[in-house]
Amino acid sequence: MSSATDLLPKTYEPNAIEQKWYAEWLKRGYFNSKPDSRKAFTIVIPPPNITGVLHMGHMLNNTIQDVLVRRARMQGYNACWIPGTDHASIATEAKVVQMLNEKGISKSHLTRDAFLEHAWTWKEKYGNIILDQLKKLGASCDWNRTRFTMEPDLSEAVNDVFVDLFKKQLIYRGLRMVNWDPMGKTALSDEEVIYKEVQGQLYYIKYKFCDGSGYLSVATTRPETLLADVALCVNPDDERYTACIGKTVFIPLTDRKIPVISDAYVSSDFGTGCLKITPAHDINDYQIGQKHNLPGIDILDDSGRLNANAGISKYIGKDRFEVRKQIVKDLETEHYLEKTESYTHQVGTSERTGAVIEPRLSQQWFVDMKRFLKKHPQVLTAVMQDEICFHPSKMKNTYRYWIENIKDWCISRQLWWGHRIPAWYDSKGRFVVAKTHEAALLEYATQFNETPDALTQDEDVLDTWFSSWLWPISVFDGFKNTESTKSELQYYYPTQDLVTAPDIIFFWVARMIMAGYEWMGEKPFKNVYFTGIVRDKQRRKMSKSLGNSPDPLELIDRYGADAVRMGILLSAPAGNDILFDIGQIEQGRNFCNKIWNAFKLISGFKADTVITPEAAALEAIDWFKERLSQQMLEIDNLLRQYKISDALMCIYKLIWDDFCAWYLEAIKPHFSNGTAQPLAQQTIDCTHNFFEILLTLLHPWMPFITEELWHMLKPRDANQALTISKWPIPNEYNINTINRFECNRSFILQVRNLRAQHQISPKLALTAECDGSLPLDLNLIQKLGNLDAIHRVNTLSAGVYTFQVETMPCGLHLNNITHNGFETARIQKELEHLQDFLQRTDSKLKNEKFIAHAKPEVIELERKKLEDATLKIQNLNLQLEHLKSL
RNA sequence: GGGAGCUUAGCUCAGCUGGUUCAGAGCACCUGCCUUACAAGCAGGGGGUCACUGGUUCGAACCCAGUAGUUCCCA
Repeated sequence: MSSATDLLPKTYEPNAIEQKWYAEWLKRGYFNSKPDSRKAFTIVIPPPNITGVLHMGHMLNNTIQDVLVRRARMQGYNACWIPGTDHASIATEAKVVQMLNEKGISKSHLTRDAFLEHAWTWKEKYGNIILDQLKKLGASCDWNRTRFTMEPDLSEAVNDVFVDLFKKQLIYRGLRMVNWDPMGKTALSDEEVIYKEVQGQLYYIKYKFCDGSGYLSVATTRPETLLADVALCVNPDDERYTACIGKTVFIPLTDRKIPVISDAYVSSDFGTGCLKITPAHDINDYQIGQKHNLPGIDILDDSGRLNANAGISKYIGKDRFEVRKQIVKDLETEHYLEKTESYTHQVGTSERTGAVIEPRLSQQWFVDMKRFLKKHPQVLTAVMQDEICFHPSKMKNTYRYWIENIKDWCISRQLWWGHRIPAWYDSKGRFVVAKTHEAALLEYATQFNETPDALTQDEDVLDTWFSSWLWPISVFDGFKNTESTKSELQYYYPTQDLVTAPDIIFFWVARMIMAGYEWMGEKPFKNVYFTGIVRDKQRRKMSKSLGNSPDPLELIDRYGADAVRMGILLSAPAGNDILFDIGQIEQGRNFCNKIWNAFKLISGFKADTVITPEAAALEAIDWFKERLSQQMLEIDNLLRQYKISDALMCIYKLIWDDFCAWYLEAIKPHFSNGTAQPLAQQTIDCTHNFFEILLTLLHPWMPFITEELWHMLKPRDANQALTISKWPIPNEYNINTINRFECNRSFILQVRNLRAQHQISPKLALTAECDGSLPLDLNLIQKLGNLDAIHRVNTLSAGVYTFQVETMPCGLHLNNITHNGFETARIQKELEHLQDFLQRTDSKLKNEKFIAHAKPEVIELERKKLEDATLKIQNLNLQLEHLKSL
């Protein structure tokens, strides 16, 4: 072994190497993109929240993006991966409020501007942490293009878009029942409500008739809302209640009277068949209320506490859940509670704060989605017809269902952190929509033909997704319409791939598609790759509260970024959940180590420029050349189908099995007197060449170790790097060479097997025989099987242990070793199988219908099966004969 | 309550329009090895009524129907 090799550590040590190469790549600007004559390959990052820290989901998602981008870059595309962050209204505001509380500052004591100042300070301090973490992963983003959804240019785009949509009558303001988050004190869109199963109680409450003629029993899960009741309602066809319709009842605990009405909406078989109507606090009740001209009584304030409308002073100011307990107790003591049943039902909660959502009637801004989609039918058709390709395609169903049942999008949020809605109100409540205060004054003058006393801006901000949906356009300043932005946009848009988690398909993916068609008249991306959700081994979602999520940076520190990337990708086919297993990261690390050691071996080769390669090496080189081409085609093929983990597995096996276990073993130098013999220069050159191609193929997945070894393999110019090298193009390959090697492999495996069974050391050289006609690389077999000779014969010698390669008999001299019975049992088992197989094939061929219906090539194949099985059976019987004679 | 998907080895998954020589991979497992790159390794090995039931077909893991379990989406 050379001294150079001795200097290399026994295992791969990633940390310093990763830092070195990432810094180098950045320094050389390899990830930066400017429009040029090449074709663009663009990915916009799903902007992580500025509140976020890197978790396993980000790791997965961004590794996939990096693989796609790095490969595209190597294929010669002008690859551009645009990073950035999202301002995340609710999450960030909550975080800042919390931070202020810890300092003893209450949001309610701050002016809007003062609060925003705190928020910006917070953003400057923490907002880029997650992007820095992505660098540790090796993400090849163009960091010069980093954007933030709330920076001035992108905010202006949001403003423009709002004004534009309003003018097009695709945005309206209205009093609607919305999902109210009492903790975040804001409205939410339907998509932000998560339904959770809750084990609750169904309370049966008595409403006494005002005329004293008994009572009606009503079942409810929310007894506190009875204070907001305006009617009871029964199904008109429900004979039990026909007599009650038109009567009045008292609301329990109060002296307020409400009518009993009827409506077909009420189902007779739920609860008692009698429903309490609370229009201010339930969407269905609201609709019935509208229909029957009933008033709505809102008894909750914005934080979910009962207000003065509740009427009973001891409840006022208390939280709804506290009141629920209290009112149940009171109903019970006053004998209004008939019974309670336990009842499992779904309760809406806030995606961000987790608070139980209260339906609440309020003035909000909406995007008219039905109208929007009517204008852009491509939003659905492009996906259904694979103009925008979903991976996996089963996500198309989910998408279609959402589009076909679209609801208007509530876009206003009662928060301060975010894009303030560009609507302006006069003192009478009339409003205009305009980009700035000045524009609003002008607009007001034209619309109302007068000067307003004062024009104040809407207090609310827009839903965060109202800026994210513009992302693939706004990152290129696409709404600015200057010459330079137009040319950028034309070059990079539509983007190539979008990689995202499936849970934001509606929030984000669908809406980006809508925005793309509205403002660009074109789809925003060609492919959408939905990753799985990273779970622990018990299939639980990774979450902070469960504490089951490993810290990705710690993993990178311990195992190296390449190992982590490989580990997380290995079992991550599109759309399948990833069950995180540290064992897979270890597998990634082991693989790095394997490659490292392969390099160690190669780098230790001593060259002899005079000798020609040994025969076994030539045979191995011939084979590996073809095998490499074959697998390169396969990798390209898999990637074309976005089978990113399958492609990785393909390279893994190509390197570990084909290259290390077979090729390197076949060309490896012999030893004499404790020193390795030199190899022919040609063998070394071929090996270097193969290894370099393998590194290149692996680079998108494991960029660091491959870059390092690529440079160690031979001297390179300073401006060369694997990162910017060409993706290798496979040649046509010769399948015969590959099949021939399969015969070699089969021969060797069976020799090794016989050795193992008879406990013969691999060091002891044996003699073998094979049929004269078998196409085999005897030198290679001899080396890898440790055989001193292989004789080609017509008939096997007496006393050899026999085996078959394909249908050809072969034999191995085991000298004086007696057979231990294993053989007979194994052969007999195989015979049984084959005889059974033969019979089935035979009866198939004797079936007239099969002959009549099956394609000729299928019949031909069956004939061949029959023939081969017959031959093999003959050979096996011969083997048995042989064994008997031993 | 409505809809969609899934069910193949101990685990995670491939298996394209039904017919590639008893159904494949990785990991895990078992046996033997510290064999001059690698014990984070090497060599060898075992393991599956393709959820169940019925149907279509010469032929079904694959198509159809039903059943069960499971996951997701929507209300």
